[in-house]
Amino acid sequence: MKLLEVAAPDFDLVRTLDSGQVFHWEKCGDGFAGAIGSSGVYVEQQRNRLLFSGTTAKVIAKYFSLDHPLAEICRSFPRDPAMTAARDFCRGLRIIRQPVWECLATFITSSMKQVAHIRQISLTLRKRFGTAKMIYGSHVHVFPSAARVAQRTEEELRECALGYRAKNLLATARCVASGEADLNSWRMLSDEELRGRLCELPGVGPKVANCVMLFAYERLRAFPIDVWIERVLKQKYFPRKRKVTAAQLRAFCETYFGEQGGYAQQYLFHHARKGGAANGTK
DNA sequence: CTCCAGGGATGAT
DNA sequence: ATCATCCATGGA
Repeated sequence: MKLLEVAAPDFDLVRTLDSGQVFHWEKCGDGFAGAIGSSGVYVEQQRNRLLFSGTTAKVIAKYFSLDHPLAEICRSFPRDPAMTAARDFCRGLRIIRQPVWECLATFITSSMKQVAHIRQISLTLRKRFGTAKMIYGSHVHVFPSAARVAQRTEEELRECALGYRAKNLLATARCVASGEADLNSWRMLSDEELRGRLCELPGVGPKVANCVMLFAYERLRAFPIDVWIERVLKQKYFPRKRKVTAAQLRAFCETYFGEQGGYAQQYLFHHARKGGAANGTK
């Protein structure tokens, strides 16, 4: 099979796909097999370009946000030791543009789960309910649509190891499938309005809403605070302080990290998770 | 075995 | 507004 190519300067595919923002790409030969929307896709990196099949260069460039001015974004980060170390560690990591529904659904299943298990849940949902596509010699399953998930029962979803999250995923799928929640029309809302709408969905609170805003709605200011980021913030930005409330952390992140706060957050997250050695206790 | 994970909903201060 | 508890499951 012949691969197409697209220029991808200042990009690191492995780092981007391993940073806990997307959960369905599997290593395959020299690259990865996965899906973008309803297309099965294979993609690998060779220096400053991507070789791919299954879709168009335009779709690849948009999905991986190759248009983001990464150097400029990194220059906007605050100058402090923690941020500088994260920036050096995460060179080429980009915040991608995921289809909204699959991003929303996946993060509903992410609550109190490790990345490895979120990936496992995604795989099970796709294998059971998603359409199979043949790509580059192996087959991948695309993420099932909201309508497809909405047809299932809570019991069937629980059989995918979802636990208590099954009820929330099903309820949200039914909201989306019925049109009660029109995810696409929400693109025109302000950040605050969008966050409000997302938080009305079952199983979606501030953290998941911010993830969906950042990874699917291109709101690069959204700053998800999970257990890892909370540790980093308390340790690096509020050392020697006994009580730091959630509200204090939120206020600090909004003002301190600025317009590209979501990128800063993702770099701090990935560095904390994969950086090794510096993972502080408590 | 224990501890913890990219949290949210609910009910009590 | 903040805090406690419960919720399933599996990796480390």
